[in-house]
Amino acid sequence: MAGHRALDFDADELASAIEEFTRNNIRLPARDKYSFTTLSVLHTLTRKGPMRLTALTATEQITQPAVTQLVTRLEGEGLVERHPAPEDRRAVLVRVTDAGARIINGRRQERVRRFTELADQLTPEERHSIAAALPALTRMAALMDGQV
Amino acid sequence: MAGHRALDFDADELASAIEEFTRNNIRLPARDKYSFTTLSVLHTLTRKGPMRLTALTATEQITQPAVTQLVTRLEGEGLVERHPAPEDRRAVLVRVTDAGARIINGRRQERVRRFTELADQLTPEERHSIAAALPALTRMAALMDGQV
DNA sequence: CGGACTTATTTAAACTGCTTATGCAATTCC
DNA sequence: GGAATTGCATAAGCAGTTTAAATAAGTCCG
Repeated sequence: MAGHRALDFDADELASAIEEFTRNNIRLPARDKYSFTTLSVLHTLTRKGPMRLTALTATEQITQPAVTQLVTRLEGEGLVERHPAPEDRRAVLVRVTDAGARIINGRRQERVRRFTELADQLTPEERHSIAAALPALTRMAALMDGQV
Repeated sequence: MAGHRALDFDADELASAIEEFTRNNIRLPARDKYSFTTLSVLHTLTRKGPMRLTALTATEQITQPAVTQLVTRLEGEGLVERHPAPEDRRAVLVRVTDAGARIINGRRQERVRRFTELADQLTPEERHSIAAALPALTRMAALMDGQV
């Protein structure tokens, strides 16, 4: 039943905290010239390796023609490359270039810097509690991926 | 020095987990017909009460004319109202309507539902660790607000 | 094998929502 | 009381979507 759950876990508060992180995190893209979608695509390609346009359409929240056009733009900026798919001559494999990977890497470092800065403002106990929850949070985030 | 920090706190992993949450959370707006900016404005107004356009411009990551136009759209949909500011006849106070508040509320419930569902897939130990870290996470999220 | 259907991508046209530039009215500052 | 400032609106333009339709390769039978 829901009762015992509520005792040790306040989903509302977690959702609110995550929402707050999201709202603040989302402002980061706005600074550099790259949109959220652009960064998300580069991020996905960096994590998962070369992908077809169709596969990207499934992971990003945009239509397939939008992916085609986005990839065309990114290709023009030298951030991704189109390669023929060996097993299907209709298909295209999109791969991040080194320049594209550098952008994602730079952003990751920026995030780490910001989080470190925040962590410095917490008490040691708070830091420990977050550190202890980190594996669970990471697993939860991964579970969320599959959550339709 | 940074050394002792790294021992009890992996900012990189936290940043990655939060990034995952963000990437998945951001897909929620895409389902309903409201954009991220729209929802962010409604959210802010719900939390902070009636605000001036200028104040909204500061919190959201868009220009002042964009806020004017957004508010005009939202007013047309009955989600916010414009009211004269008593102390300055140039200014406008934007307030969410009940309909606007319902949208934010519905989304919060949806988030809670999703997080509860995820929490159910964790072990009791994992849930406890997150629950224990929740106050620290909430404070961290709040600190992030001020982090320029 | 060959035609019908499906799948992967592109192209084209239209629309949404942002930006910059500008205007105008109310307020503030000597 | 005029000059500068502030708060918002309007206008024009552009970026990045969307839907609709085209092309080309692969699949599936009969």
